[in-house]
Amino acid sequence: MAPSDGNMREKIRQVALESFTERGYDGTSLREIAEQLDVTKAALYYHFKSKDAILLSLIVELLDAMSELVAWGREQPFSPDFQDEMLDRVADLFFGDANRVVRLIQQNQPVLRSLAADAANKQVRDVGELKALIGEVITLMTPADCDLHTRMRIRTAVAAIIFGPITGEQLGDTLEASPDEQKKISLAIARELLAI
Amino acid sequence: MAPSDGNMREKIRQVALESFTERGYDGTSLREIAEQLDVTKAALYYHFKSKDAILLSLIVELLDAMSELVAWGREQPFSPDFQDEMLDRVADLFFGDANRVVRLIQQNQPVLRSLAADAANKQVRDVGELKALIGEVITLMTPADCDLHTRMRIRTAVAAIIFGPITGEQLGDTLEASPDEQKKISLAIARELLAI
DNA sequence: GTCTATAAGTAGATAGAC
DNA sequence: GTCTATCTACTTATAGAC
Repeated sequence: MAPSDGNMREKIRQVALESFTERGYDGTSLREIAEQLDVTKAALYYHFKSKDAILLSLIVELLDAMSELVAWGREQPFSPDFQDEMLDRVADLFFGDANRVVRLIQQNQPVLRSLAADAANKQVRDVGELKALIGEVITLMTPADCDLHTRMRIRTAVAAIIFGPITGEQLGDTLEASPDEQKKISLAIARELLAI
Repeated sequence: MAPSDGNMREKIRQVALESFTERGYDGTSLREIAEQLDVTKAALYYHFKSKDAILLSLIVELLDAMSELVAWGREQPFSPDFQDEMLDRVADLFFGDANRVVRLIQQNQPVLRSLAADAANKQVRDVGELKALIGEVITLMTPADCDLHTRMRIRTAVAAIIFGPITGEQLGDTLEASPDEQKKISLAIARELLAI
């Protein structure tokens, strides 16, 4: 095989993301990934030191974006405008490329749990961190003194944005609407929830 | 080992549900299940003809409950009261035992897809049917002539009920509330969405 | 950077004794 | 109903040639 043009690592990432969400992490063998790229299994090991490392590299991307978002949020004073702006940023993220990673995470939680377990020993980014980051986004969006009902409304609003892009397929209802339309309406509904 | 007391099949189901959601379907070997029950792998094969069959039997339970719900819904005339009643029934189901099966399904979609693929050949219940059933519940709850925004509000409301019991753990926010309280408030929020 | 070859392990499933 | 023993078919991962 001719040497790759230098972005084999990225190609592997993309094929892996596709395969992992399609047939699952466990259900995808490195052989399959290699075949799709017309290389051998062993070649993959040149670019990633293990199968786990491929999965991890996909998730770290989202982890980094969320870390940045939270860092920004921490420096903003709470206000309705802040809620709005935060919601917008979350939507930009999760209606973008990140939604495929969300699917990946949702569909492979057991694997990720075991990955997180030994991440602690290896000084790798903890995959479970994402949950904490989302939790903090919700906390940041929640006013100091508010009742349980209001807090759950905020949670529902954020969930609608984060899981919105993939609930359609999970719920089996058929909405004839472009992704952009869906994003706009999801945001509108989330705001309605915050405004009640 | 002494002969089981006659409900070994059910014991296997329960241990499997626990293990499948904890470590995933692929991540759970029949050996592990057998060990937890203090029997050997081979013994499982007396009760289930394959590993798939165990998984399937767990899901069919929810499938049956949903089929019943849809059958009931089809015979009701549409009205706001019907929406309310349907929401209640969905909540009873998904805040009950079914939520563990939802987790199971959500966390093992790739496996289920391949299971569904050959279900057609074997005259087994199609696992993907669940999506269609939920889709129909949403359709039944949706008035004849209504705009996209309203339809997405209804979808969001139903999603909040179905995924409500498990979004807490997925979103990493910490709500100090009993399951019963959460159910009540989730239903209230879903109704707020329908009432907008 | 990619290859062949193979190690070393584990999985699901079956046969047949008890 | 449960056991022991075994088969077949993978898997991830490594070693070393090119």
